[in-house]
Amino acid sequence: MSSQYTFTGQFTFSIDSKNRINIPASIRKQFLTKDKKTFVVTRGIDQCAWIYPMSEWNLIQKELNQLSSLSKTNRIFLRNHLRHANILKFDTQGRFVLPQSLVDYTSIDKNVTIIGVLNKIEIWNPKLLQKNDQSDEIDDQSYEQLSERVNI
Amino acid sequence: MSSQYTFTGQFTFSIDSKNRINIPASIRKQFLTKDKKTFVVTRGIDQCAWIYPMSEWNLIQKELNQLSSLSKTNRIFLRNHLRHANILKFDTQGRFVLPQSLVDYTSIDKNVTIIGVLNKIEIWNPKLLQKNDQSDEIDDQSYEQLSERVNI
DNA sequence: TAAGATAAGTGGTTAATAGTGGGTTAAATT
DNA sequence: AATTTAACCCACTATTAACCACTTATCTTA
Repeated sequence: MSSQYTFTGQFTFSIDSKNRINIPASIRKQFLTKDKKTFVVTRGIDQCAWIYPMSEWNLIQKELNQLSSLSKTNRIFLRNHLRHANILKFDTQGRFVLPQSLVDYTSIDKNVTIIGVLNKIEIWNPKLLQKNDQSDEIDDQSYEQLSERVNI
Repeated sequence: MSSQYTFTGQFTFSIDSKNRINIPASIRKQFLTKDKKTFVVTRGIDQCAWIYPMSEWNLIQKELNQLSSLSKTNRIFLRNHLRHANILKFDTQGRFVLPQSLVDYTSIDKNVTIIGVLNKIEIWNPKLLQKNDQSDEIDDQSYEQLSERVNI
């Protein structure tokens, strides 16, 4: 079963003294009723946090469940992937609190940039995102490889 | 029948003078009523303790039953897995006492890090976990192999 | 286009819950 | 019977979650 979400757009909001972050109303409205405001925040592969609606996360978990813990590689992979995953809810104002460990990991201090990326939402420190923009340009060869798989 | 539990997240608590460890409320709440606060603590394969809700442990035992004791590997594996398994309960505050043999095995002294890993909960000495983090990085080849099985 | 109404984003306060420490009683072991 | 061990109870503190209020932005309608 494939993703039911197609988040897009970019927004810059603030994080308050209690680590609360507001999710843009336009993104929040896209959450399906079955996900009843529940979602998972975890470490992104880059220096950002990833948010998955609960049903999306369940798809990922189903795959992880196939891995036996008798394999060392599997154990390490599972541990490091799951330990940073937090199941959260929006408060009545549509905010959530970003766990301290992720505040540290993302180096978020005052402002946050929120990006919709298909089935997930990314949370960035605006400065890091900008730096990433410049240094992590995709080279031509990689674009060639991509073109074989994605038709846009 | 597959797992009914999907623990995630990481928490750092303390162990007291009576070897009592508090399980995070958010994890405790996930225990199904059929498991009536009963669970099994045993040796992890790494230098940590594993906690399974009772019904999960029953599934594992069923699998272990498939292993013939004619194989030496099987005999050793079964012995080490089962001899350190303790059936325990939470106290009224949501804590349990970690058996001395597991305190020794995990080298836990003052603080403990608790990690949710799908169908089990891991109990670590924070320092050992950190060391594990650094030394047991997954190499690229293993990631490649994983990518053939898990799509995330 | 201006004015009012509605919704969105932000900040702080209060109430409830979670984590921790210790003491007392009951049970078990020697 | 004495000592140890485990279960149970109570209390304090810190953290978290629910609640309320205000400002700014957006949308509606005259």
